[in-house]
Amino acid sequence: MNLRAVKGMKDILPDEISKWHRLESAFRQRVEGYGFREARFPIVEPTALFVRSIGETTDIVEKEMYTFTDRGDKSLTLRPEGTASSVRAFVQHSVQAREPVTKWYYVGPMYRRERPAKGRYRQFYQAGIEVFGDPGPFIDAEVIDMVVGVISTLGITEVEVLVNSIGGPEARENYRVALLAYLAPYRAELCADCQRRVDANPLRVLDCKVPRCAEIAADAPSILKHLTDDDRAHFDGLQETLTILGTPYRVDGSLVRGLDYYTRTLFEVLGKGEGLGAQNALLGGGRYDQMVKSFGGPDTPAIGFAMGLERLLMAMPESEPDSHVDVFIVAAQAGVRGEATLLGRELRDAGLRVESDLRGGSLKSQLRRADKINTRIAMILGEEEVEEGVVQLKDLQNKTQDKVPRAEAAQRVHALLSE
RNA sequence: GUGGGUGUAGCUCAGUGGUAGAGCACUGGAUUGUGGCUCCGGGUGUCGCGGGUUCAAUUCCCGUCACUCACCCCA
Repeated sequence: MNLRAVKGMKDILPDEISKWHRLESAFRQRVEGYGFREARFPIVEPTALFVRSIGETTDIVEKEMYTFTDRGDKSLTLRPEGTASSVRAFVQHSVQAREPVTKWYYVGPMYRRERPAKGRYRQFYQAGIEVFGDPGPFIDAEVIDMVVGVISTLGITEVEVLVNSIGGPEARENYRVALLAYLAPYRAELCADCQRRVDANPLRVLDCKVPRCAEIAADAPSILKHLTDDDRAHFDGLQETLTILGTPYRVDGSLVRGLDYYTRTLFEVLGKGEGLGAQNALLGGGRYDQMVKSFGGPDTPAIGFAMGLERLLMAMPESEPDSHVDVFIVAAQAGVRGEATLLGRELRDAGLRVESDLRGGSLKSQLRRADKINTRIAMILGEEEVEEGVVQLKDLQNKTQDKVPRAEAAQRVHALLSE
């Protein structure tokens, strides 16, 4: 077999899917509880959308995008994240004109051409939310508290919530100047990447993991000291609200994030459990108050986050094995297979999930099959049962068997399942 | 992009310079229409690909590709 899935892209087979469903429905249920509504955006967008929003000098844009030229001359890109599309759609449809605050969520695949690693794929799934029109800081705290809720619903307990503020444009400019002044004498000691970053985007030096860079960064002036009064009040408000909510968090002044569009609030949730490896950033997000305006929309503050589904999956505890069907129909003789097929339809019409082996085979092998897939109920139909208008209702879990009128079969199963 | 590890049955893996095994899974049976446990039986592989050494390579060497882990980056 030389036709394989493309590097970094994975098939998700039915055996794994229930965990995905559990994750996605927990997310949907939680965020819908806060008034978020789902939106779906194209996977392909104009390349310029990402270059302008994520930032020209970011790694994502510089070397990780799946960009191609459409028939003709348009440069298109497989979306590497969801926020840019959300903002584009928000502006394109003038959503601000119909409601003062917009709360959207999305779930879907994203694409980044990175070297695959544990928990990092080239097609990966994100679930995220965006709030447009609320400047915070209460909404910021509520969003952070909401993600903590999502995560704990999934049974993930070992996490740490990091928050930071990088201020608005004014604070960032002031800070950039101060940071450059601080870094200047160390310039030669920084790693090659950081030497480049100093010119392109000095904030990202703070995020460097190279030991010497990290040492230098540790003593760098904090951006928190350069916040404007408004920025400061915003950040204080966020923290006070988190305290009221009882959401544990830690302020981390080195939290910068790799996307250029953020302003003020930044946050990240780190998984601390075993098995995550280096890909322990479960989710990240922040405020991007300038982006809507820069896309030609009205001046609209916004905040959002995205979580990496594969990583959440790794951090989630294993689920109980359960069956994908409620009833397995067994035909005792080849001659009643037609009747068994009809019985299946009757039960499905009554709302049950029913499977059978229409190829036939011995009674024993059919029951083995029922057991194998963890079905709770086996329903045996043979010549005698057809004649009497009954079925043998076998509870494979409690090892009991009853002869029940066929017309009551579905109702009896429902009763058993809801016990 | 850099470095390491691994490639043998559907899966997890053992093994040998003379073309290969286990467990699981799948499947048949242990008397007439009853699962899980047990017992008996069955099929399955271009031993990743290419080249080299050799009488002979799945086993040794080189290359290559794939997968994987770490760094990096991020979700």
